[in-house]
Amino acid sequence: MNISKQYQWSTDSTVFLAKNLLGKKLCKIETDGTMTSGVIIETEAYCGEYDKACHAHKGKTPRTETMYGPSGHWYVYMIYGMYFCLNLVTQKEGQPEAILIRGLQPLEGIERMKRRRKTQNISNLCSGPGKLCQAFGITKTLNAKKAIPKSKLFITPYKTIPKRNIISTPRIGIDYAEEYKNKLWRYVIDASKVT
DNA sequence: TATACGATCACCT
DNA sequence: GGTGATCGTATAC
Repeated sequence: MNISKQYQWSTDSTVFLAKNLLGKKLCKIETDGTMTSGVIIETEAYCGEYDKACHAHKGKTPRTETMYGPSGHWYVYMIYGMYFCLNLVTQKEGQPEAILIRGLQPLEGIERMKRRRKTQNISNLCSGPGKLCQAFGITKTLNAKKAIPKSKLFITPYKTIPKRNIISTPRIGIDYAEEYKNKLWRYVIDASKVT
């Protein structure tokens, strides 16, 4: 199922889509054909060149090229030399906006996640953007790939989250973003409301 | 070529 | 609460 078609990313705002992504399921088809999956419980919206927290704020560079491409593609980048972050591009070509997926509730493939993360603690498997990429085995090879099953990493509907269960907060780790650091563009749902 | 720093995490006090 | 790991990227020289 192609979620980018289903939800018409290009006609909705990135902030709307960041909230809309909560409760959906991130799925990865592993090389042995089994599935790793989890429910999206935390997202952040990055809203183009004018948004001082967005990587595209400094214009188009080799790193941000994917964000300038069409919606429905993964933007994966390396952070702090050792972790990856997973984003979904949300707007039409030339309009660099994306959603950072910051947290999941693990569903399928939990034993493999434990091996990859080197921990037995389920609440520590996908509770952060770098952690969920490690748990899912997501690296830069997925950058610029389409979010469809053929690419092995995609999104499916799972649960509709009522607005009252969504909390908005400032985004994490962007103190440099001046007036944009206080924008309430981080969205979280209580994991207990997902199941 | 050199340097500073980051949409993080694990581990420490 | 604080700090080190570790390297791609942007920017300065």
